Amino acid sequence: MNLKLSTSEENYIKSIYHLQSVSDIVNTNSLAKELNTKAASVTDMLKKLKLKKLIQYERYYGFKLNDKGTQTALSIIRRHRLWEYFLVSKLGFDWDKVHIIAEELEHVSSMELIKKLDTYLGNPKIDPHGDPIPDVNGRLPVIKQINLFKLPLKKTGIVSSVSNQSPQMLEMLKHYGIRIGSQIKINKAFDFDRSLEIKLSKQPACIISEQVAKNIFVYHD
Amino acid sequence: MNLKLSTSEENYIKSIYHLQSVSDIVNTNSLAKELNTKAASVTDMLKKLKLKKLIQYERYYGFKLNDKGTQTALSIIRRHRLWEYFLVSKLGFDWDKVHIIAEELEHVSSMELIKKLDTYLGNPKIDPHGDPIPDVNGRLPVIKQINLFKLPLKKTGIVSSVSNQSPQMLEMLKHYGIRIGSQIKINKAFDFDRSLEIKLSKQPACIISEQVAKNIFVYHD
DNA sequence: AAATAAATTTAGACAAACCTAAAAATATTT
DNA sequence: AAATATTTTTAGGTTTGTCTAAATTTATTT
Repeated sequence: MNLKLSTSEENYIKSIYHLQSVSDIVNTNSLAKELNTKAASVTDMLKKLKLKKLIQYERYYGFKLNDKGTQTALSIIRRHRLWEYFLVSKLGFDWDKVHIIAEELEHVSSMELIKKLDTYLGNPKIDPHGDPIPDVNGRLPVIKQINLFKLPLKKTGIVSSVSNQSPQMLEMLKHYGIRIGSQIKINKAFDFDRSLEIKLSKQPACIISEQVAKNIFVYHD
Repeated sequence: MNLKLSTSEENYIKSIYHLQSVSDIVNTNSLAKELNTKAASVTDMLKKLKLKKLIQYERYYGFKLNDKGTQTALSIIRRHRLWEYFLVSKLGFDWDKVHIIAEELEHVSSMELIKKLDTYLGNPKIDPHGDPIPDVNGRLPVIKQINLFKLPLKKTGIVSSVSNQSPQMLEMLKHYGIRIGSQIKINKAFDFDRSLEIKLSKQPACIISEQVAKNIFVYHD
């Protein structure tokens, strides 16, 4: 049996993993929707993935990734997120433009490539969307991520993710110079409208609204 | 009709281009051999490539790339060589290990990606094997630069570039007194370990290993 | 518990890219 | 110019991943 997975098989594994971590309902239809395909195609693939011992699957009953499948998913996610990090930090892409390209790059299969890429990037723990990057052994770093409001005054945090990724929001963040990885500090919190005066390194202080602030997450020690 | 080419179609185009530039004999069998496939499969693909207006093809008569096909080939080669350059200069791969990985990366289709990669690498003109990198418009820079191994015995060359720029490599080159612009000559090539006895002006002859030699490129007339 | 609805699977087809074996066209010998 | 060899193409089949339409199973109503 073929050890190397096809692009399609990898995409199924990744989607099952994603659905499992987002919602409890993982069934043929939801997977079909996630992958923009039809339920019948999903069933076909489920049979194959079972044969390759990547999922538990009993017809009409349901399915889920087993240990091997989960490890496979994490390895694909690792590749995806490292490439996203590369595209943003080295090539200067905006973080909302990199997903589609990383979807292609993630299927390039060389182990050595990913190892060297990881080293080159400085073993990053978080991708440009603020999502954790699994390590070589498939372990997800535990990141103590908190809402910007919970960051104590005058304590430095590092922007880790933004929950609203609408173009409007991204435009606003760009304007303020806020991006994943930015060092951020709260100078003052105004009770009146819950706005915050913040300070980013190498930038003058500025004020952001509650609206904006509540979508920003940071991690700190 | 589908504008985007499949990986397989791209590989055929690339191979036809390669055979055309290396030998005059480009026929079904030689292409089959080049691609590790069978003549019947080649015929199938030739029909498709003709349909997509990438080649001239008349059954039993022969085939060759037309303008569109040639431009396509050059764009694939551009991607391939830029990735090779990246793998060597940024990730620290040895130049003889990058081909297989670049074969995969070259099929990632984003224009923006290649544009930014090119800028990031400083618009290199030559890949780590000493082959020219086509520009955005598919033009090949004319460069009389060759690997030190390809310099005929007793002929003088001028060091033009070094593909491995690690501190270790640079230390070694410094030790030998090799720098960009140095006049260099090969006195003798040892088959046993592929090491070279070289002579630099105003210095005694010395022996360098294959490891070192394969990273050195020279101009000569 | 029967009827209806929803989800899932099977059956059978299709396109892409490959294959083998046989046929057709072209080249080379004799 | 016949006979033989080589090259190329066709015919028909396989695998992967997809599809539609129909059948089956499970879930929900009435």
